[in-house]
Amino acid sequence: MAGDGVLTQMIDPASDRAVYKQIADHLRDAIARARLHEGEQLPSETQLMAHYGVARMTIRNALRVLQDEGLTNTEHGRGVYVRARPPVRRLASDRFAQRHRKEGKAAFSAEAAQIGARPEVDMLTVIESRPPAEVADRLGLADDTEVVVRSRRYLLDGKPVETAVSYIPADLARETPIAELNPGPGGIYARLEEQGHTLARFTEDVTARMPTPEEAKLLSLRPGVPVFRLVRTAYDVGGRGVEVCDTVMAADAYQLSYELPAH
Amino acid sequence: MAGDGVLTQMIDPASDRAVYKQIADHLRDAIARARLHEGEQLPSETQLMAHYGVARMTIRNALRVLQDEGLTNTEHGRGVYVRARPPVRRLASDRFAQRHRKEGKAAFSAEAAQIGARPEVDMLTVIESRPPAEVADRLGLADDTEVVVRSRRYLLDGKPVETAVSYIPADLARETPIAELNPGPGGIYARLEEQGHTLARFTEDVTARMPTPEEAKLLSLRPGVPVFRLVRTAYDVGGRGVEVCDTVMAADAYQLSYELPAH
DNA sequence: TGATATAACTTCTCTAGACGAGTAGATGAG
DNA sequence: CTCATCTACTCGTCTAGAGAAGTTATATCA
Repeated sequence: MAGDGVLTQMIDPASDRAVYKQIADHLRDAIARARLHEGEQLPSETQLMAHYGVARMTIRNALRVLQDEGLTNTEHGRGVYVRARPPVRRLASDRFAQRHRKEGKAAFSAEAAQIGARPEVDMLTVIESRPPAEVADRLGLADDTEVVVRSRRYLLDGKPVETAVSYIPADLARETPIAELNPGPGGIYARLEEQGHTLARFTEDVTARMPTPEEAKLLSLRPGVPVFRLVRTAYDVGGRGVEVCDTVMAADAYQLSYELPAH
Repeated sequence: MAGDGVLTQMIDPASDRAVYKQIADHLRDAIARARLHEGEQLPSETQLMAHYGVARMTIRNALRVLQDEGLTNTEHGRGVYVRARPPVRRLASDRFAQRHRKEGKAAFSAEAAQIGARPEVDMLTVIESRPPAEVADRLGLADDTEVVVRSRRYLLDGKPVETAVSYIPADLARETPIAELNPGPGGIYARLEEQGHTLARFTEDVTARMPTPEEAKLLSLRPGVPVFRLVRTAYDVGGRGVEVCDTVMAADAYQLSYELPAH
């Protein structure tokens, strides 16, 4: 039977640790020691009930603990499996360097080309509205100044990997390709530079949290996987904030890498 | 009764969305719309059972959903409360700049002073051993080269905020203050620079995931809070990796900020 | 052979209880 | 008044079921 070999330990009734926690400990340990390896099926609820001599809910509580820790995938009708870590995409801090844009590619498609994946953009909308306070702050705008809002979802080989919402002051974007669905080669940064807003620097603010249900759906997230929220602000050579980009991505699929000078 | 005003909606029995999910939706919505504000107590399980006319486990399943999303705190014997966001500590990318060290302060105590909190270090151990493969890689060492391993936990005003493990090649650290429990003013970076290893740059690799049970304990993490893992490598002016520092911190209490030149 | 039905599995949702354990306010004894 | 106890309220753990829903392999039928 699947994963049968891991059913070796028993509950310690003398322990004051809850039974379901003890069972979770056993299974976690089996995963850590690779007695249950990546992708392998755990014993079924029925098997675990029989082995430990407990009720179904106790087993399900134990399995939920592992699920919440991001260690397992549960597939309805199939079983519970040790989660395989997805391939990690490494986001380098130079990914918005000018040289990439000069090749006529936006950052995302340049990156996709590098790893040989098919890039795709999805659910693209462009509207004009007032910015959230947080965004107005970063752009140095009054709350009631209009901005162009570009929302989209990025996919690699058909799988969603990232959602992004860009905010550009309307006086820079209105009636330019930036307010069009397709902003042209090199993306909106290339357009901003053509308009004389040569980019000087970016700031990136990184936070992490559990996803909202909408985010989980949009990014096909499995339970127990947090998201990165990355808010990037672009400044031109005059020191003016010209874009804020708010992106959300599955934290298990990304590593963010930064270079820092020691001054 | 606590939070009674939010019990307005009922279950839609025609919907094929699970009852516990509908209840979770109601409560999540109440939190989002601030009908339940930060710190406020949710209706008790008993009240929710009576209102929705369902069994206790159904209510508990709904509450678990919110818990997993990091929206609520459950306090045994007291009730379930809307989670208040902790004050966010902002980690700037220049926090290891030389000027801070020159004042004789390590990065952590400098930062604590800035926000007026009492810094503390805890569970400090120094041993010599072989580095994990990942660390050896970053330091450009063979797997069997010894390193000095400094582990510790940082606290602010008595509350744990971060764990850190530093790895320094033994030939740089052995029989120096770096291998002592107290490395002296300015921390180990100051000592490395005194030995001629002037620091030139750092790299930081950021990932996020759910904590292990040990991490949750060490950092007093509440359920539904992910952790940042930040692996910093320090390079001297000769381009040699002189330290790898592996830190783990509660993601809800941190914002990592980076400055990127546009090249 | 190839499609279909079935059986045997899996997890998911939900019920209806029982007792344990932590908290906090009321009560009563000293 | 102070302190201890009681009581009523929280959530935590666990039992023992039931039927639904999804998956998969096998057996059966055309």
